[in-house]
Amino acid sequence: MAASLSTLLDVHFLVPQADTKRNPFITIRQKPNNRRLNITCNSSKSSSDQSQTLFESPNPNSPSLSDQLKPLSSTTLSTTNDPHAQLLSKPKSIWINPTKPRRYVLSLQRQKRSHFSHNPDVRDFKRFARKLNDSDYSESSFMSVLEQIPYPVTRENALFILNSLKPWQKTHLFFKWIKTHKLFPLETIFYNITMKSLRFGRQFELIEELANEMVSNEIELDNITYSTIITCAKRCNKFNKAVEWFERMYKTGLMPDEVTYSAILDVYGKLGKVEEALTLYERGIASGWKPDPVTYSILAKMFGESGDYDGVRYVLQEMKALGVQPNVIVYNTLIEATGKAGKPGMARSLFEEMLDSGFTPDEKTLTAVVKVYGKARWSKDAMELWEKMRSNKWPMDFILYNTLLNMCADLGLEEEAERLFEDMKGSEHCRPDSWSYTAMLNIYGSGGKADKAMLLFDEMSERAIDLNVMGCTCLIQCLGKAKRIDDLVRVFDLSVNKGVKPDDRLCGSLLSVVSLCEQISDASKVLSCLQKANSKLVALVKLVEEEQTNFETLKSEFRDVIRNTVVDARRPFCNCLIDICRSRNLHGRAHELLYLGTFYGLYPDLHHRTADEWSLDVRSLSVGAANTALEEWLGTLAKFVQRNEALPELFSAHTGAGTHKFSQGLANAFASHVKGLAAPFRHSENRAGSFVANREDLVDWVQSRIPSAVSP
DNA sequence: CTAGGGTTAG
Repeated sequence: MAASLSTLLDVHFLVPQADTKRNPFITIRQKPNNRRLNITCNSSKSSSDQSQTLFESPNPNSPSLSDQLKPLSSTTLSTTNDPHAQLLSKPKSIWINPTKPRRYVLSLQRQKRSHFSHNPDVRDFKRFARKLNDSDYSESSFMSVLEQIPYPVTRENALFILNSLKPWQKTHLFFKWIKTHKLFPLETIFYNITMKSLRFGRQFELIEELANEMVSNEIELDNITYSTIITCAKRCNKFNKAVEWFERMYKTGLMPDEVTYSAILDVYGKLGKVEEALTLYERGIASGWKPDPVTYSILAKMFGESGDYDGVRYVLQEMKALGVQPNVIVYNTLIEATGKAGKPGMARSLFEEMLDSGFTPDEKTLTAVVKVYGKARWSKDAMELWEKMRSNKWPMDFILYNTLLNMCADLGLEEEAERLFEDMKGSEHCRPDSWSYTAMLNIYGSGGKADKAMLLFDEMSERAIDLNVMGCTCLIQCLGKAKRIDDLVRVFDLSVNKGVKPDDRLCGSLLSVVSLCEQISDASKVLSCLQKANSKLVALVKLVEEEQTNFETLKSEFRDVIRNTVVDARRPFCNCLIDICRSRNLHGRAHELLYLGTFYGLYPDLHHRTADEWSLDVRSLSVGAANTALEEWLGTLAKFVQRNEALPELFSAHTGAGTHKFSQGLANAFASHVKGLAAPFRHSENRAGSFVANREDLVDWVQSRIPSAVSP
C-alpha cells in the first residue's frame, strides 16, 4: 500500500498541485494541525501522535514534501489531451485563477444514467422474475425454470430480470444465460447490474473476473463499473485492490466523477490514511469540485475513527466555506465523531443545531447522542433526551434501547434502566436480547442486587436467551460480592455447559471473588471453577499462597501467566493476586507482587514527581494493591527523610473522586488505611479524589515512627 | 439493492 500515495501523486493524477498561495479560496482554510507538514505513508495514528513525526527524516518510500509540492508539468498530460479540457474555460469561478491552466483530478459532471424504459409486457416478466427468485437454489432447477422465460426477451426485459434477481448466484446464472444465448450485445449496463448483485454477496473475485472480461472484450468500463468494483473491494477489505482499480481507471484515461472519487476517498479513510484522503480531497477542490454531503460524511467518519477533533472542525469549516448543508447522515457522523474525539459539548450543540434546522433525528442520531452523554456522565442531559424521545415519538430501535441501557449501567441509573427494560418487553420490535440482559446484569452486578440478577438469569433460560460471556462475568461478580458461592458455581457450570467460553475477564472476575472469600471452603469452590477455565492461573494462586515459594519461582510463573493474558486483564489479575495476599495476611508477598506488576509494566503511571510535588496515583488499583502501594511509597519516603534528601513541598495520593455511583470504595478504604497508619494525609479541599500531606507533617510523622520501619 | 459513493452497540 505504501506505493499508492506516491503513484497517485506523481503519476496517475497527472496534474499540477493546487496552487494554494494564489488560490484565495483555499488559503483561507487551514488544514487541521498543519497536516501539510507531516505527511506520512501509514498515517493510522491520531493527529497528536503524528506531530511526533514532524521533525523526523522523511520515509525514503514516501515522496518528500518538496517532491509533492513541485509542479508535475513535466509528467502530466498536456492540456489539450485532457478529455475534460472544456472545463478549463469554466467561467469566472472565484477560486480559479484564469491565467493559470488547471488540471482536473475528477470530472465535475456526474456520469448520466440511461434509464431503460418499461415495456407493456413487463407484468409477465415481473411474474417470471418472482418465479425465478422463488425457484430452488440449485443451478439445474434455476435453469429449468429459466426455460419458461416469456417472449420476446428484449434488452429491456433482460435488464429488468437481471435487476430483480437475488441472491447473487441467480443474477450470475442469468447473466451467463444471456451471454450464451447471444440475444443482443452485452453492454456495460449488463455488467454493472450483475456486479452490483455480486457485491451484495461480497464476491470480489467474480466481479474482478467480469471486469477483466470487459477489458478483453473491449466493453467500456464506466464510472459506475469502477465505483462498484471499488466499493466491493472495500467491503471485502481488499483495500489494495480498490486502489489498484482506481489507478487503472486513470491509466485508461477515464476521469472519476464525484461518486467514484468519494468511494476512493472512503477507502483511504477506512485505511486510516488521513493525509492521502485529504490530499485527494484538496485536489478535488482545486479542480473546482463542490463536494456533496456524502463526501463530508466520509471525511467526518475518518476523523471520528481517529478521535481527531481538529479534523472534525476542519470538516465543519469546509462545509461552511463551500456552502454545503449537512443532512441527517452528516449530522449523525459528526456527532459520533465529536463524541469519539471527547468533545461532548460540541456534539450536543451539533445535535441542537440539527434540531433547530428542522431535522428529525433518527435511531442512529439518538444512539450517537446517548453514547456521548453516557461517556460524559451527563445523566441530566441523558434523561432529558429520553423524555424528549418519548414525547416527540422519535424512532427507537433495539440498538438505541441497548445503548440507553448501557448508558444507565455506566451511570448507575438502576430505576431508569428497569423502566427501559420493561418498555422493551412491551414493545413489538425491540424485545430484550442477550445484550439487553447483559446491560441489566451489569447494573445489578455493580449495585450488588444479587436477587434481581438471579431473577434475570432464570428469566433468560425461560425465554431461551443465551447468556454471553460478559453477562456471565457480571453475574459472577455480583454473586461473589453477595457471597452466594453455591449459586455462583451453579451459574458458572451452567454457562460453560451452554457454550460460554470463559475469557480472561471472566477469569479475572472469578479471581476477584477468590480474594473476597473469607472461608477457605468457598475459595476452593471458586478456584475449582477457575481451574476449568485457566489452570495456570490457579497454579499461580497456589504458589502465591505458599509461604515457601521463592521469589524467582514466583517471578517466572507470574511472567508466564501475564504473558498469556490479554492486555486488558493483566492489571486486574495482578490486583486480585495482591488482594488475595492481603486477605491472607501475606503482606510481604503482596509487596513482591506489586513489584512484579510494576516491573512488567502493569502500573505505568503509579508515580509522578515534580520539583514541588510527588504523587501516587492508585486509581487503577484494587483496594489491597492501593494500600500496598501506599505502604511502599511511605517506606521510600521514610528512607528519603532518614537520608536527609531533598523533598518537595507537597505529597499527594489520588484515589479518584468516584464519579461512578458504585465506585466510592477505593477512597473510603484508602482513607481508613491512612488513618490506621496515622499518616498525615487529608482529603484535598480543592482536588476531589486526592489526599494531600505537606512536607513538614510527613517528616514529623516519619520521625515519630523511627526506628521502627514504616514498611517491610 | 430498480446500473455507482456515506451513519448505529460492551
